[in-house]
Amino acid sequence: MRSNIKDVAKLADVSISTVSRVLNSPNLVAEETRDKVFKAIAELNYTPNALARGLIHKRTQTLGVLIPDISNLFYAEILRGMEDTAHRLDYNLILCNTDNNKPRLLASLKVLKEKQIDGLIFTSEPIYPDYNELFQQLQIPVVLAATHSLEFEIPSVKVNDEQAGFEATEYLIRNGHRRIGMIAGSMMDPVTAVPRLQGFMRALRTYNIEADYETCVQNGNYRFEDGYEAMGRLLQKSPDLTAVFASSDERALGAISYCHEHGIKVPDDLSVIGFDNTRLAVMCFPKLTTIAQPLYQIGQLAVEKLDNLVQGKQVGELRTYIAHELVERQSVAKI
Amino acid sequence: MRSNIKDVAKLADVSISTVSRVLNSPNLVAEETRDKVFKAIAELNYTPNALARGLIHKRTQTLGVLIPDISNLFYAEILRGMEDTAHRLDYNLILCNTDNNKPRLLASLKVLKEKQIDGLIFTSEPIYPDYNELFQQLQIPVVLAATHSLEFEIPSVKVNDEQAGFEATEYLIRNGHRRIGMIAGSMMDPVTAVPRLQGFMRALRTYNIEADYETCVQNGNYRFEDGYEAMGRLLQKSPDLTAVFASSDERALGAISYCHEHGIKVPDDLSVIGFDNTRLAVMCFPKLTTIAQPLYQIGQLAVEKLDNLVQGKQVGELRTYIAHELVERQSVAKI
DNA sequence: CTGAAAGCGCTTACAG
DNA sequence: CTGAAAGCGCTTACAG
Repeated sequence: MRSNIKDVAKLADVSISTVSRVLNSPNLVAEETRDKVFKAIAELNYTPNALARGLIHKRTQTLGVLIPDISNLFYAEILRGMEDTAHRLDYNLILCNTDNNKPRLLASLKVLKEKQIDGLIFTSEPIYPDYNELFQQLQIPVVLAATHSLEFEIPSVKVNDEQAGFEATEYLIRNGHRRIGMIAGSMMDPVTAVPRLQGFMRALRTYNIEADYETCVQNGNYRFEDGYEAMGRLLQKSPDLTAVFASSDERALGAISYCHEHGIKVPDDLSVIGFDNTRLAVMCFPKLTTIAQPLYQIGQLAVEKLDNLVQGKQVGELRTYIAHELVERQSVAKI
Repeated sequence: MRSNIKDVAKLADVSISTVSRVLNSPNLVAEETRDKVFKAIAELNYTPNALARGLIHKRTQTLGVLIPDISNLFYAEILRGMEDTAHRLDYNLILCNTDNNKPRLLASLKVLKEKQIDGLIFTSEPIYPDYNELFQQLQIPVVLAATHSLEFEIPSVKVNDEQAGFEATEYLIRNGHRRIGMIAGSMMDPVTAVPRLQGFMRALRTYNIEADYETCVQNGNYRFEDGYEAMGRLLQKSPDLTAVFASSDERALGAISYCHEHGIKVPDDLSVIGFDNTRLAVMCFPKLTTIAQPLYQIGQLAVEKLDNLVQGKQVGELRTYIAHELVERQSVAKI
């Protein structure tokens, strides 16, 4: 049997109040008593029960994290930042994969609430009105990571996707490219896919490049395979492209893979720029020029923000837009 | 304020016992009463407090997971299997990165115990005697995932690394290779690195291939960069190699990256076989021939095993060795 | 400096 | 079928 505070009290021949004090404010206890208690604790290998504590303090030092799919490196790197920060700030993380599946999200939210998490981090998905409603019902602080909401007042940490999309495209243009395609995400996703596309289009306009949306943009889901297929469609419609902006590293790798298999040399025949800068970007060939999102930091800031809210402090900026950066490697050629 | 069972009882004009019954054994309650209670619950948006419940039942439906580094795709894919299974079996997972850092491990273990997790999954690292001691002190079931212990009786799920290493090497041999090198892990790791190396050596012996350990094996850590460097050292010592067994996909990609940058064609000039079959293996070029570990399944089985133990059932096999599989892709040439 | 008591939010025999 | 009471393992005023 696991020992409890009573066992310790009995063994040390003091009251449970005293044991509790030794644990929580040892300087209120006489040294002699303290030592007796410490000895008993050690002997019994006693650890306080956080459930009982949590019940009293209405704090669990546990945060919930909702993530679409942890086996995606993008989320894994963000999560690493969250976990390190949580550990530093004395929280634990309960991880729930949502799989972009609403019933599962609802179920997770329910048990997270029951388990009395102090706060919630919601990652990456757009915030629909019913989600906002759910967050309200939780009655605990919520922070958005790698997503945001313009309609609702929810603290968030993310990159400026429109600007990043602009810069990725501009970089291609400055390298001499004029016939540029894009592998975009799903147009159902207003927080990430649409802004990156808008940035792309703005860059084309800014540099007076005419482009036919129908032929130069292909949408794909977020996985490697989708990038592969989108690349195929793109080249079929616009065979004369010299560069492609793939709006995630995985999509970029899919696109490059397509090129490899069809005898198209990257970057000699076709330049590719990615987005995210997951570790994928350096492990592939050619190494990927890409827009770096500070993934670790996004996770870190999200947890720090949530911690402030949990402690009842101000959150600082409501919506934080963290700086991205273009990382030059070998997948884009100057022409 | 969050509502509690008393609020519900008051609003429904019943005792808290009745509210509790409605929640836990509704058929013991008269329909009329039940409806009143349900109405009150809905009106107050009441959710039971799992801390209070856990205190009574001595069960939290929460499992601890210790993982070296979640931003490594290998662990991320295992974790995905764990999380899906946990969700199905009605558990949540508290994730702790250990970072191969002992103080952090100790700290995590301490709070996991305090938070009354029902069981623990320990991933990947070898089990030293002091770790075993710690597990004992936890007084809760522990399952090992992607590692095992031969000295201690701890349930585990992993692949047979020696045999897998043998088969990877044998595959190279059967494809005509005789001058084969290996990029191995650290020889401090008896559970994964050493067996794979042993399998490699056994294959060479079996096929009567003489090899000088000093020149044909290079050790590297588990990351991409280590594979890159190990490849450099390997080719310097044994420039005539026609094939390399890299004992992880990341190491393999590092090795291939070295080749790309030094004008060595894979697989035309040099064949490379990997190990793990993370999603990396298909996203790179050339696509990697590799030993597939069923990562998702390892996570799944580990959680199922742990669930059995938590429920006081038998665990079945103590040490489960799950089947691996060689996946042929494009990084190995027949010569 | 220390202990007895109330209370956190529940569940579960025990009565009725 | 329903309620009062004890108890899960703690903390924290309140007395002394």
